[in-house]
Amino acid sequence: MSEPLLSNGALPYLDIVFDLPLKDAFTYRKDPRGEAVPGKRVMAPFGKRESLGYVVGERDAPPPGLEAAAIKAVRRVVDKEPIFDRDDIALSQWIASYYLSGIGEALAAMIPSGKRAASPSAIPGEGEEISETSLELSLEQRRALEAVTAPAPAPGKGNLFYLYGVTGSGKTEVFLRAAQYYLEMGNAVIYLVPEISLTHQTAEAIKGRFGTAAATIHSGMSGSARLAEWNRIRKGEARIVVGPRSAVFAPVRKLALIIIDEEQDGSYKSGNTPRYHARQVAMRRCAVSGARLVMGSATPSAEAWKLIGDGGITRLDLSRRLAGGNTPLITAISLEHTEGCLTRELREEIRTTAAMKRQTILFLNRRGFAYFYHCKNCGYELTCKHCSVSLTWHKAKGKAICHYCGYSATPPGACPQCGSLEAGFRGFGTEMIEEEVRRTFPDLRIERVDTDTVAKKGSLENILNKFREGNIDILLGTQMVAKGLNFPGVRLVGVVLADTGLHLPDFRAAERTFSLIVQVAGRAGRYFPDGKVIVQTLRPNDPAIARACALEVEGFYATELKEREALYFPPYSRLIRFTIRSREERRADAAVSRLAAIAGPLIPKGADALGPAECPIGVIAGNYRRQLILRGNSMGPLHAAAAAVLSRYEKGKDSRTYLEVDVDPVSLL
DNA sequence: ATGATGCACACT
DNA sequence: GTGTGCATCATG
Repeated sequence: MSEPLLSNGALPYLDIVFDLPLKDAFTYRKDPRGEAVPGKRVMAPFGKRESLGYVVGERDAPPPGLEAAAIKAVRRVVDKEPIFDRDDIALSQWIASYYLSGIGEALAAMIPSGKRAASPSAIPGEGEEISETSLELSLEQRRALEAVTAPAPAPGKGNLFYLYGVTGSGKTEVFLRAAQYYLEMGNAVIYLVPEISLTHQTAEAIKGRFGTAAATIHSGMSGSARLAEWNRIRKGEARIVVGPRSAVFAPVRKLALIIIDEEQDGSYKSGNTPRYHARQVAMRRCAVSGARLVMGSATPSAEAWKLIGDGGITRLDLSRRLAGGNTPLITAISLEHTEGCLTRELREEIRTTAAMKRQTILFLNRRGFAYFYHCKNCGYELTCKHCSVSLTWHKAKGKAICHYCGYSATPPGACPQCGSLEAGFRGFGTEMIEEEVRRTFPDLRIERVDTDTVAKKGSLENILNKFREGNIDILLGTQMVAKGLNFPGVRLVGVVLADTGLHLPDFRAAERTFSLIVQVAGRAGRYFPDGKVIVQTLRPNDPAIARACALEVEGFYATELKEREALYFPPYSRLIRFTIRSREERRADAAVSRLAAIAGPLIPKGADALGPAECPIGVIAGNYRRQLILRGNSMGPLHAAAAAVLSRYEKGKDSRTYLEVDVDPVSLL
């Protein structure tokens, strides 16, 4: 970032924060050599033990009410040079106050090592083609590039842009040209991509284009590799950084541009404390530094769409597919009268495609063989012992498995409740489709890709390579095959059941279903004008599905936003969600009641509370879950109320219940 | 988060 | 009287 932190050697005390959910900093005495300065990590005695702390400030006297004698000295200075500068520390303070976390927790999230949840590995292989030669830009692309690189009319004004366009319309090329423009001016660029799938391939392409000026930090890298990249960035050796949400913290200097590809993607929201949204953090960084933010997608989030409509974001259209690609023909087909999971239409198209020596991708967002065990006689359902969700039958393993906690059971032959034999698994998952597809097309080469089949390292890469080389006819899988993959040989994309997720008790269900279909459809017809998409559904008339198949993007957003407004949900309101977790149901109930009682009188004017209630998934892994959602029309007062609720709740809370706070939650399950 | 403290109820 | 469980509190 900008200038390094200056230390005043005359100041004898330090403010230090720890990676803990605490609001305040602690005061320590400097080490004798005075090497502990703001921005460095230190080991300091904290309570009974020594812990890693982050120096965030200096002071000439102990804080009021604290005896100088009670102050301990820093034990050891970890870093030779500061790893955070003033802007980083200011950003961490902003994150802590916005997302209601500790400052130390925010700082910990900003650096590559430390505690970090391992995430699924990146998908190697095909991405948007990024050519190294300079192609001629289309008129729309040139206009977009000019808008993004034009000098701002006023500082801080008009620095948000949205490249709105279908897959294959050349968004990536505009992103790269804009990046190149700022790099040539000696500035730095951050390029964000969704967590899975895109990081690796985009990074490779950008390395090909920008050489050693490019750096990546992604989840597949080892701790030391990440650290090495981090240091290259910090030293200014790398000035374009590609990565998932955490890359928004990349310690670049002279930041001029942040790019967010596939802006609607849910992985931009962190699942751990602090639960930040990379888009929000990017907007903050841009507001502070004067950098520009350019997002892009064919299906913007409802939040972004509204901001575009309100004029807060400048929309730049890329309406045409380049290189002769056509809009694929998308057909919605009712599954209602079909035995099994393949309609006649889909079977015929698969056959036609194979006869043309071309390839098919079948997509279903659901693992396993069948979906749930259900008794036709008494309505009994086989659910997980530890979670309130149905178990999924995995035929290969001979077990019914919980997708939340991994619990498995042998399914009963007859209904355990009424003894009826009219009980069994209904619905279908990828595993069952695989079986049906193999039975229907015994002569075709079929591979399945989901978290069950790619558990072994490298197997995903192998399968995708085989597919690209044309040695697989049908690739069948979950989300993993939906995003970021482009294979020249594909003619047909089949969505086996588009309804999955549509009935979820979440106000974003329609938005996600719509976006998924449009994104999947983008996989077909990318290289050939005769690409086909078949969307199988139980509800062909559902607006989200019908509009996705008709590619009526504007129409979908218009009705969706109207609905959100009527129901007072985001983007027409803001939410802060409190989730209580406990092994014991009565403790969870008691805690959420207490939370609601505290919140009641603090709810600002014009705001309301949803709940207290059981979470839509009431139990996960043996933890009972309850929630309270604060909802209001502006974040300011809501936020102040939430902070007050939190501090009152923390005093005298039950130590065996856990509270999670989620500002701007993306999922309400 | 984590560990220390202090208090309640139980029991050799 | 000492020992376990758990709520409460402070950490500089």
